[in-house]
Amino acid sequence: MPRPRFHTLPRERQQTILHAALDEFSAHGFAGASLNRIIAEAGISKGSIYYYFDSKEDLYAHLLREQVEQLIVRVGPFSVPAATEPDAYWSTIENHCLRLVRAYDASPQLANLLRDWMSGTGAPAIENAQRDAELSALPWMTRALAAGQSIGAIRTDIPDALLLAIGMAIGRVIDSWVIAEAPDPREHAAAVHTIVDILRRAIQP
Amino acid sequence: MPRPRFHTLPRERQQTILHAALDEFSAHGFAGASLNRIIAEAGISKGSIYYYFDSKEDLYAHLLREQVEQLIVRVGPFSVPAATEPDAYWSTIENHCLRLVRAYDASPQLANLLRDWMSGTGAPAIENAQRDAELSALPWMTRALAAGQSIGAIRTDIPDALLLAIGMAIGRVIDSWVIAEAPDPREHAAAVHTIVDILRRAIQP
Amino acid sequence: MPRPRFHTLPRERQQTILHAALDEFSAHGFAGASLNRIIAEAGISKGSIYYYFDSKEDLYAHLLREQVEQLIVRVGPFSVPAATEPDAYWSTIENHCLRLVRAYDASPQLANLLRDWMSGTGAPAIENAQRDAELSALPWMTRALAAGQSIGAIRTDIPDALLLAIGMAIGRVIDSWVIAEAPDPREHAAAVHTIVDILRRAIQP
Amino acid sequence: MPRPRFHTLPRERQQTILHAALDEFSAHGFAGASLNRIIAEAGISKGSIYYYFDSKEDLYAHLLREQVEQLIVRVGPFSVPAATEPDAYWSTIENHCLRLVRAYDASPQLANLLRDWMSGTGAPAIENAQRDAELSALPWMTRALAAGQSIGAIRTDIPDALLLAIGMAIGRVIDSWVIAEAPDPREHAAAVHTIVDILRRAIQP
DNA sequence: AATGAATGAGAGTTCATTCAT
DNA sequence: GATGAATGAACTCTCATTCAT
Repeated sequence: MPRPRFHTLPRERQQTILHAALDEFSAHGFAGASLNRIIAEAGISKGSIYYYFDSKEDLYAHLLREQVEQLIVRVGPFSVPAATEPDAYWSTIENHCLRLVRAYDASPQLANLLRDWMSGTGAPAIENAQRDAELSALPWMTRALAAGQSIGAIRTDIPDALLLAIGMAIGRVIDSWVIAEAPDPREHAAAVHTIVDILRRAIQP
Repeated sequence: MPRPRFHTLPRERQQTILHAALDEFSAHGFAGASLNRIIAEAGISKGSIYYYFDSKEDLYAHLLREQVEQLIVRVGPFSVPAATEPDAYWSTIENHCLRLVRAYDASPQLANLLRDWMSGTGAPAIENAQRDAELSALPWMTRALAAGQSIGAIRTDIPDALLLAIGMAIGRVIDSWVIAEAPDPREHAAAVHTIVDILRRAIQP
Repeated sequence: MPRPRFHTLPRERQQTILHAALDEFSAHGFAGASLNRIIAEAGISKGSIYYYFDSKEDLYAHLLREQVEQLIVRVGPFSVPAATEPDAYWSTIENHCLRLVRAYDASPQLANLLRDWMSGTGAPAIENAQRDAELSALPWMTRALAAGQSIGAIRTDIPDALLLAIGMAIGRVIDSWVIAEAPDPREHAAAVHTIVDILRRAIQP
Repeated sequence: MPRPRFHTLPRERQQTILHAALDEFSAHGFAGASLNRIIAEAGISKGSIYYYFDSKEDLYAHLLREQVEQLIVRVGPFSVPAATEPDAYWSTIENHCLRLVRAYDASPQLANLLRDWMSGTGAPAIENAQRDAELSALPWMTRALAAGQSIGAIRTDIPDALLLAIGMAIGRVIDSWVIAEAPDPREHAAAVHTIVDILRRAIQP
């Protein structure tokens, strides 16, 4: 966790630092990243980064949390559609996925960061950070899942954890495949539609 | 590629080295791995590892290739069942997935290694190694996919690349979820059955 | 070029480091020199030398430049004597050569360094450093040459480059032979006189 | 000194090895040269080089001696011209210098090797080799010098050692300047003539 | 006579971290 | 509050050399 001092910085300064860190961590992964390069790009002193963060790991953990939060904000809150029937539900899901794709498309670094994070090969000390970030993303998915089940859009005969895992896996397919195979943003909608339809077949009752 | 000398070593010695490398790379990823630790664990000298391999990257690449190959061998060759109808096909797939799970279960390091491999955040220098390993794994999946389509077990209206991506994503769910949630090997079969059924719903015609 | 930090060090510390580097480079040449030995003799840490200089090459280049500059300072600025006739000119030259001899005599390492520098068998990477140092020494010689020609003390019918080459060659004879054959400083003057007279015969009109 | 075994090799094999060594030593100097690269280029085994030579230094020393000998052979024996007057003498000298230039021109590596050798920054252990090589070149020059003096072509009022030093210095000018500034072999003769004339002025009575 | 496997020492370089100012 | 000088450990990699075969 960053020391409280960090949050008292002008927001601009914070962003400069986090942006440099995002660039570096997403490009080289946690282990391959260099604090030296981060501070060089951010234009701050060696001492400063240690004045704001306990360690490299701490910086990474904070960056991760912050990026996941931002992503969730960008994707928007999940709201059960007024129409309480499956078609409308899946339409909402599709909409969220499309926003997700656009967020990833706008910041490939974020996608890299998350992929590195999920590889799980980091120092044991950052696992806590990883779990934290994961937990902050889960509630949103959990709520979406419960809503889908309550209106009969999603099957209820298999464990939630499995449904979530599948949801996240397909989510990763969305960001990797859609962006790789349909780089033109105008094709995003169609590609997402296809994949969400697949997801729907997979986990509808 | 390892120098030919490596292959002339007693098989035991080769295994000792590769085992040490697998431990290290799977625990820390490519960037975080330390050659010093590898040679210490393998009980060989600093010069030796460079006598067998050109570089850290070379060692990693060879390890990756070798592990993927072994995995494929362990999972077994894909053969279209005599009965050429979907149920038999999916049964075969399920069978392969179960073997996959058991292979992963037997060597969690392998799972870590492959996850690091797929995170893709490594130095640009190891991308060749990654691509190579990927290519050695793809044919197997491609053949399985084509067979499924030819007997009407898999839909043909969406691109192969997408089907493969989904197949691999579900595959990852199998190794992460099954092992996490059903650590008792006796439950593996049931869990795999559930997930393969989900996969079937997702991509059958 | 050394990082600016180096120049903010106490002059004494700078000298300690450069002295150690001079010892090492002059004794073993660029390729044979060991940074480990340099830092050991200078009594600084391994990290420090890289905090001050970009690389071994950078340290060598800076040392070379600095030594050449110091040498030029010690030899003194070249000034055309008031009396604009050859005898006075050659007398001035002789005077400079004598100072050169004394500088070399005071620091044999400098002579070694310069000899290694001129051998030019270094890695292609240090050629820039060598060229730089050369350029910083040339203007002095060029000015001296032009002055000699303008008052008729030096022939003008052969290319300047050749005259300079001969001048430098004789210069090297001065430092190697005078020091080797006339180690007693009191004999320096006579020896230099002899050699400058030879040089005069060689390149006067 | 190479072990006697080396000389029992087929001359061709000897040449292959020495040629590879010449390439490497002339390109990187003694300290920077790599035995590994030498044996790789020569296509011999690691053990062989140590079967023929005691050490890296031993190989270097032998190469040096051999090259100097070859050079002297190529330049040809010094013979006092029948006509015993200065013009004929200097003409002979000029002729030898021209042959020297051509030898250097034919093998720039030789020039590099000798320059590295003369830099004197090698390990103390190779100094003996250096001295040996120097001694094997000296007799030739000494004889030439004595001949010149006996017929009044060279002054006798300064020490022989100094005359020799100047001769060698001018010799170096010949190989460095002539080759650098007059790369066209057809210009060699004129350039050499100019420089030998300068030498003549410098050391004739 | 000849090989090449094997090695430890050491190379240059980068690292995350500390701490006096 | 913020800096940047300083460091030692660790890094990947190359070296000349030895020796069993």
